[in-house]
Amino acid sequence: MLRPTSFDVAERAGVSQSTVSRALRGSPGVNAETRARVATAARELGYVVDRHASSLRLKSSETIALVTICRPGEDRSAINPFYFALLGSIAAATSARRFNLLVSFQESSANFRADFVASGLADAMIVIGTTSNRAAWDYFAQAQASGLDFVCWGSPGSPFHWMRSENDIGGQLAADHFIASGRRHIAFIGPQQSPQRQFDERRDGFLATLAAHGMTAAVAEPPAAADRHAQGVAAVQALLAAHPETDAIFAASDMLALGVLQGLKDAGRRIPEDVALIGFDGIRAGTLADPALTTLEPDIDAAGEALVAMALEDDERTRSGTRIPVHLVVRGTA
Amino acid sequence: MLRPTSFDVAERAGVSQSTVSRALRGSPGVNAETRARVATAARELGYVVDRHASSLRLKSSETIALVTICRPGEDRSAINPFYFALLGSIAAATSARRFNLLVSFQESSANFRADFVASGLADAMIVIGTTSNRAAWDYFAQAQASGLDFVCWGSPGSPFHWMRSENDIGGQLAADHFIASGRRHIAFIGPQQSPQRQFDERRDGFLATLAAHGMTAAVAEPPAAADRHAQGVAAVQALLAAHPETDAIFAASDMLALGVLQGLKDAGRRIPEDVALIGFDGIRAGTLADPALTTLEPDIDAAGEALVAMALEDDERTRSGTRIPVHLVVRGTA
DNA sequence: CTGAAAGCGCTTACAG
DNA sequence: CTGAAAGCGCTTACAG
Repeated sequence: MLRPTSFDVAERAGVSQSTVSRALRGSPGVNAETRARVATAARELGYVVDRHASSLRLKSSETIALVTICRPGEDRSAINPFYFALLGSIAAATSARRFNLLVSFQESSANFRADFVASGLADAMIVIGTTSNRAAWDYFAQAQASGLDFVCWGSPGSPFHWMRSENDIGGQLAADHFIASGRRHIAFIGPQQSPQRQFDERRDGFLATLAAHGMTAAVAEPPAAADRHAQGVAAVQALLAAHPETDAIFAASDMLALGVLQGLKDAGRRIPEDVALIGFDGIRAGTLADPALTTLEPDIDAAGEALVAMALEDDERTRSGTRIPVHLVVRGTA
Repeated sequence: MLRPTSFDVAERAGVSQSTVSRALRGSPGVNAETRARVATAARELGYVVDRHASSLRLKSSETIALVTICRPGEDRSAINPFYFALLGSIAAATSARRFNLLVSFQESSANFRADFVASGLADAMIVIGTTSNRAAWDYFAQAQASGLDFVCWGSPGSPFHWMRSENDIGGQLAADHFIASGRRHIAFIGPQQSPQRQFDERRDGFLATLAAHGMTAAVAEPPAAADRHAQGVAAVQALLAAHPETDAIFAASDMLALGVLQGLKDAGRRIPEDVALIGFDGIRAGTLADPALTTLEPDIDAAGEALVAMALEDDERTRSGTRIPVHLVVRGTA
């Protein structure tokens, strides 16, 4: 018998099929001895409940769908590791609830897809990934307009249910750290026109704290480039040309910061002696840099847990505006 | 109406429910006009086929389950990025077939699970991840012994259906590169007792090529440490103590190589002037290192595609022993 | 070319 | 506490 059903278990245990179902689900009001008999029969037959039949009946699949938006044409290994880390923590939060996780990487209309909940495949959907793929976010905005609900990381512009880091506090911590270590020629490098509001928040928290100390900062927009790392390399070149006295840089993300680090070395600056550098995200590659990158690290575990809880609405949290705490991890660059 | 069914579409299109199903599935022998009417009705209602009902009927879920084995207690962001890249390429191969991908990170008996196919949730299962988690691979070996089938990356010891890189060729390319660049005091750093046969294959291809040129290499086993990076740092310290003349190192994986790179810098060696270094895996972090890591890069896209094809047995490939091509990517360290 | 009906394998309200 | 039966929403063999 290739795949035993609950009827097979019933026959072997000498009970009805409905009793098998109740016993295996742990329904109350099943005789302990009957329950044990059923359990034994099920084990002996290698019986596993058919999830399609079960989900069809229960109208719930105990599954979360996670969509990760990529840059068009982007190599899978080039995806920002921050999103992989987030994927991992979402998987952990999902698994803790004994839910399944369906993942989908989407980059163009060739594979845009938002019907996971509509098809019953998932109970809720989470969307993460680059904000730079406008077409993708437009697609999901449209899907939302047609009544589809989901939760996302960041802030791709539309009135999605979102969750973000405490970006302003991160900016503030970066500024405090630079000020305390005596830096005086400070700069911020980050996208200025990005739909990713998180970058603005980091910048604004940073600038506001500097202003409170009577200081200002040069603000540099990275030029267009293949990826954030390349943007960082190019941005710091332009920055040093315009402001050679720069002695501290806060970069809006770690990948950008890693590019900035490379650009600073190329320009012959010593880090952190000549220029201090702080990134944002806490990606693993930062710990491997030389010197290791000082960064603002969001609590990724908390983010995964909160995203899943929010998607499932299984607690009383509001469905939008949740903030994930960040803390400054001081390593070699600042 | 919260979730329209095929009966609702049928009513609106003025046909029977069976015709709706046939029209939407593209079954032959449906009048073109009828088909169009059904399509319109479905669109207007926002109808999406219920995958549970469909899968239950078809006895196929068009889903692949991907299990990634982690180190117990390992932080999600500490997972070797090679496996995330592999996950990404498996997702791409899955999506190209219009299949779904269910992912699961497993680390201890608290969340070991192999019933994805038995429960009907997936049509096939792929297992990747660290070979260092013996308990996990034992669990899957046991599952296989009970008749469960799957395909895995690497070589966790048991007679699984596996796929690996062309490790011997990689080792050979590394040796050729060192010899051609005039290195004479060559070493290999990698686990010697690992169930991961891939490490042995890399070493053996490397040593055999050196031997063919009348050369030998010091072979260093990394000491136990928190992760591969830490192992690399520690291993190179010991190696330099025993063989201070070392001028070239082949490390069994990139994470190990990145640790070796750090250890070499700590020891004051210039790279590549004093010591040349080659890794294996082609992870992104290698490109961010300073100098950028020279490495053997497996064709990850081919690996994802081949794993999915193998899992689905949808081509004539043998179910075991497939090799993925690797090529030498020369960057800064060698 | 289309419809009525059976059946995929469950869960649970209803009877006993 | 347990069983017989309905029904979740599809797909397709069978009739027409």
